[in-house]
Amino acid sequence: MTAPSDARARGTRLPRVRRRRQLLAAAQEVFVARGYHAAAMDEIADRAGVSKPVLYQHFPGKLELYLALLEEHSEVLVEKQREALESTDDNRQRVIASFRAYFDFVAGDGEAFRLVFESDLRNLPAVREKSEETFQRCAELIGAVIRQDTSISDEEAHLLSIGLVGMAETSARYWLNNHGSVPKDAAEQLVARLAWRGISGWDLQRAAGEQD
Amino acid sequence: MTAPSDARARGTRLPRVRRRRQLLAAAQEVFVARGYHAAAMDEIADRAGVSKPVLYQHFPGKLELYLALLEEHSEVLVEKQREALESTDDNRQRVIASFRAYFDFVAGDGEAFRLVFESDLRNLPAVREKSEETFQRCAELIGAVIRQDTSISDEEAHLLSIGLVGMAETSARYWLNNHGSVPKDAAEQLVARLAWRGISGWDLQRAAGEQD
DNA sequence: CCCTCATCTTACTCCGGCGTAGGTTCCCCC
DNA sequence: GGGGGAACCTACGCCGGAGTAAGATGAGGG
Repeated sequence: MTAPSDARARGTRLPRVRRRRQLLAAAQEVFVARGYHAAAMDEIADRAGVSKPVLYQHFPGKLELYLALLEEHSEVLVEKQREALESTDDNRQRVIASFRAYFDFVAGDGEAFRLVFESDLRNLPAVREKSEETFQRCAELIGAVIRQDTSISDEEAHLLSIGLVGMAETSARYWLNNHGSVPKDAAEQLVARLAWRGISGWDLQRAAGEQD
Repeated sequence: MTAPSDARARGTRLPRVRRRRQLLAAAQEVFVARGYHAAAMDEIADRAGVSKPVLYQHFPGKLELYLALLEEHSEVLVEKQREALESTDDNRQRVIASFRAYFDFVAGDGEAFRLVFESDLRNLPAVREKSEETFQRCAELIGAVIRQDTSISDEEAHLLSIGLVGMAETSARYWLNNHGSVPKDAAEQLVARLAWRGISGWDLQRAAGEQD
């Protein structure tokens, strides 16, 4: 499926930085396809058309290689999220843009989102912290918007943001796994509407007595 | 933390079924604390106050042991969810009960929820399928209720359900990791309100022209 | 009292996979 | 054109952990 990049002629020499980039790409493919534990350094080297020691001349170990990728893609997600929220002043549009950002992230870059959302190494503190930090940063961006327009407490706003981010992540992943059943635009809009209905006018309802 | 069950006197013999139950309990503790990969069969046996071959007289291998636990707790979650939705005919109360079920599940039984929600073995097809099946079954229960009261299409209702389940799971997990910041009741109610606002009266809005 | 069978133990084998020692080839610059 | 250094290779050490033989122990029936 999707012709695996360049298992190059196993004979071409490359300048250091170029090789490093290629190794990262190869590692991403393997980590995404197999997960951390089932990924073998041999396979990563093979896929890059190179032998194992070369890999170790660029990265001190398997873990560091993995962390480099995790770091990179976590940053991408947060950045996409920030851009989405800064793209407009209309909160309804913000919600839509925010969800689109999640769907874009999940749809993009060789399924790299699996490193961030589905890592099989979350039991390692370093990885757990990075994952949670990414999650929290996304939630915090959204929480700031919520707080801006409601009188809700900080902690409650944060919990709501967490829920919304979870909804975005989950529905985006589900949508990807079931491509074809719903087009991307429609899925984004649908879930965004659910979220927007949920938060818009929060204060008004509360003041009115918390009914229906 | 919470005195680790019974690392028994390592000398007491037990009838077969009793031993089996105890082994499952020990395995759960270790799998939950360490994840599948970092969990050692030696440690599981130790924790049960028994030697490794005994473990293999009850379960053919590490994987089967793990699957037995996964299966068991997946079933618990779905059952809790079903009960919650059957507990009332008022949809607003249904939403609240449904979220409470998630929070209860996450709060209960030695954090066994980590096996279902945070397995580090999802790259194995058998595990992936079980996890997704559980998720889908929860979503389907909710989807049925949504379809009952709206004219929304089946596929769209399902996607919304997925989003809601993701929100429940995510917020429940977050709440557990940050105990003390918000009491359980308040957290449940808050997130449930978000969800209820999101879905209630969906058709009315749609008919009115999809504004705000 | 002793035989039998189920329960349990010690002490291994085996294998996959990370990481490395030591030697080789090719390019570039003087 | 040859010396030097960077890029690369083959081949191995080694360790953790799953799973397994082969023997010890204790409880109940004859």
